[in-house]
Amino acid sequence: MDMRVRFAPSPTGHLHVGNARTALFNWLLARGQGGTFVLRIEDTDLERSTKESEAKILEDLRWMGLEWDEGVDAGGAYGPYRQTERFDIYREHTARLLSSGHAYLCFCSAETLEAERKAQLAAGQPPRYAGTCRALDPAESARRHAAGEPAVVRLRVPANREVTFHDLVRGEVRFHTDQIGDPVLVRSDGIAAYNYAVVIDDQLMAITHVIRGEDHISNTPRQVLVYEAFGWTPPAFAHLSLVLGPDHAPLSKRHGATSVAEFRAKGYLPEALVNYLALIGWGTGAEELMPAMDIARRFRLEDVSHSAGVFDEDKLSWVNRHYLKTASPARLASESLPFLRDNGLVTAPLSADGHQWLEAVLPGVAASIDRLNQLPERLHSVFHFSAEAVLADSAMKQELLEPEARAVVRALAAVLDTAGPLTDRESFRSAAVQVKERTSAKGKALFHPIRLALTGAAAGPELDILVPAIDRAAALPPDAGLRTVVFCRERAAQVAALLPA
RNA sequence: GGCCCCAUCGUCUAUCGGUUAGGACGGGACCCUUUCAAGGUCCAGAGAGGGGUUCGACUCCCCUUGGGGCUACCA
Repeated sequence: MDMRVRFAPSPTGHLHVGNARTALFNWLLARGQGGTFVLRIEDTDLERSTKESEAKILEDLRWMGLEWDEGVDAGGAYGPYRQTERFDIYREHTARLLSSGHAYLCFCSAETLEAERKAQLAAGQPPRYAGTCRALDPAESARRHAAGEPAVVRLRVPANREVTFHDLVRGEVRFHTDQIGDPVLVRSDGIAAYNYAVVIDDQLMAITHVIRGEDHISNTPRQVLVYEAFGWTPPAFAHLSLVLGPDHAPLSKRHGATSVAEFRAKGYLPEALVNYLALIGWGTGAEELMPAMDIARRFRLEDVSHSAGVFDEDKLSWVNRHYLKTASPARLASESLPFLRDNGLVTAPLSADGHQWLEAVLPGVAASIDRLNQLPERLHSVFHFSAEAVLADSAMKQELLEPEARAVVRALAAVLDTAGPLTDRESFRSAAVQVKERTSAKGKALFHPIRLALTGAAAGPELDILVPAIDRAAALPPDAGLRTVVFCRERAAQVAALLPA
């Protein structure tokens, strides 16, 4: 039988990286084994579920490249794929369970249940449903319910039995039914509860492997019991360890970014996030940087770590740098655009010339940043320059006031004026050589600090890249879409003009 | 409290009874570079504790400790 896996998020917020990793592992398995990846929306919590969240989750999954073969938005033969659209299905199944006696109606109020729980806790007993309504006559129960008395449907959990299931990452896991109180299958509002709906959905959607977070491990025996009540064979299970913050507490907002959307907004490339997420709990022991499809080919559930993993943003940055360095210029330009726009460095629309300029500059700069949101700062000196500001820096001013320095600046201004646009490293170097030929030995030594002054950056992209980038940008037509950039030669002239003769 | 899961460098991991316990991120040093990075070379850094099993345990078993999860008419 073909492998069918699923990712079943609740649309109650953004896609968390922990859940994204669960989705990824499902996707990896499906892609690696030629299986089918199903996306189901678990929106039975009417209070918290929203269409907006659902749309965002779908968007985040698509951004990561985790395309699903079947499910919401994609269709398929096992729909509908939203639980709120499957209420009729659940109702039919509930009738079956009720008539077979595997489930029963419970009329206990929330208040009495709460009181019971408190009493049990106070007595040092494990809090569990006492089974008050277990022995009610089904016909009588049905009549009461029909008369309008609110009730929930509970699963009749067999007493004194062992429930075991095989976990693909952990091996045999066993629970005793004495530990499990009869779980609510259908709430009093008639809506199927999680532990019930998942089972019916996974069964009807022919899911062969349920891969989900470790937090579901204790729910699994309840679900296995539901499978049994229906006479179904449970699928294979695999419970993934959780993703933790640096303090080993489950990753949460106080650790900083936790959602896929936030990492995207910070300028991490999707392939970097995907590659990194796969590295939490899985690895080859050697190579770590590889595209998702290569991971899929090597991925095996048996190799997945049993223990929780700490999310390490430093390592994510390293992975991201790698993909930034290997991205094509065109890709870099299109990925960078939103960040440049946010800072007003680029004003829509960007012309072909502007695009070309970005593609020429970005590869050099991208090699020295961790994330795209660092780009504006890194490029700051290309877009902004003030001769006054340079001279306001006392250390810088002192150097520029050296007699030889003035000669260098003027020589530079002169050379740049006649050199034509500097388009690359080489054209800049030849200009530099010309300047040095015109100055003294002392002047040569001062050339470097002067370059720093002109680019306005002690730290920044490599100067040989930066200077031509500035110069070249000046040659762009005004409609290029890039915010004003000052000529490198203009800068030299401006500084020279401000220097006393 | 009860039940369940987990335990190798700070972090992610390799090892599937016999290794100087390997790699990666991060850290440090040096090299390269007339700048920041990047890159290269090198260094420091780990089997939670205690019992077993075995000729031999990081590896298998038990206990302790520690972390996490579940114990809802939330998923």
